[in-house]
Amino acid sequence: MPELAEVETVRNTLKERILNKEIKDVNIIYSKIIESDLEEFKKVLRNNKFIDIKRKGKWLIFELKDHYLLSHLRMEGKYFIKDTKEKIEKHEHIIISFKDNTDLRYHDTRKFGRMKLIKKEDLDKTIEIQKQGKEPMDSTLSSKYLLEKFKGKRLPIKTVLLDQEIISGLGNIYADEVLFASLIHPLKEAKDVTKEECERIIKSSKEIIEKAISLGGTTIRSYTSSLGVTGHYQDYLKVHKREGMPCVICNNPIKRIKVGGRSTYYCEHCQK
DNA sequence: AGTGCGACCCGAACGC
DNA sequence: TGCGTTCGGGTCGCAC
Repeated sequence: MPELAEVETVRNTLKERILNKEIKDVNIIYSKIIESDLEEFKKVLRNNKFIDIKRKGKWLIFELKDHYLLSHLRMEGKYFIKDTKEKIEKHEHIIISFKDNTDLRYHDTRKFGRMKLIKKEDLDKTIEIQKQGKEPMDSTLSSKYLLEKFKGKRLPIKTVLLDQEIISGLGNIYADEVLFASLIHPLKEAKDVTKEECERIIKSSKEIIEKAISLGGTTIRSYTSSLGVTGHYQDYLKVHKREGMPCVICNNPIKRIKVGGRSTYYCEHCQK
């Protein structure tokens, strides 16, 4: 489940492995991942190279000479680096081969991920990028900003935290963890969230995301030619996937409910 | 505009 | 070697 922290880890890892290597060819095995014209996609990538990798929210932005390749991993997208001669595994959908006989392989069990090629000058007007809200570690993320965005919203705060146009990068796991750390009930309507609660949301999202990034970082060394990137932050979860287990604060059992169709874990005693 | 929900996918977990 | 059903996770598109 790549959320912002895992995407950041992927970015850092790939930057060390694929920058400035010339691309020989592209093999598209499952084409629905790619939202651009397939021939154009191959043509642009061939004889090109990745100069840098940036990130906006959960979007990876591979910088080419005159284009950006946008890549969203959705739930299960992963990148592998392998020798070109290695057998193509099930779920490897896009293979980008470099001239040094290594591949960057996009692997996605559920085929939900997306890639899209855009011209550099179009980046700021690309809707997927443009509509990303402020990231947790953005120093301009303020309670004033959140109160403005929450105003009039009757949706549960949990649902609103998943809205990438408000805070960019939180997923279902972190949203639960942030609400627990902030002592806020997931079903509280966004319009009723106070300034003090916004401050707590900001503080805990920063702490949780930063810790998750540092934990993702610790697993980089396991990212070899045959392994994907997996973070270790799941060892530190306090509510998510802990239904029935004791709350780390009060020992009452963690509850699980559905909010906006999503599994949501919380402590009914600590989160009012 | 704000809100709700199915669709997209497929392996794992679950129920019987 | 059990088999059919449900679930999950991020985002989009459509209906109201």
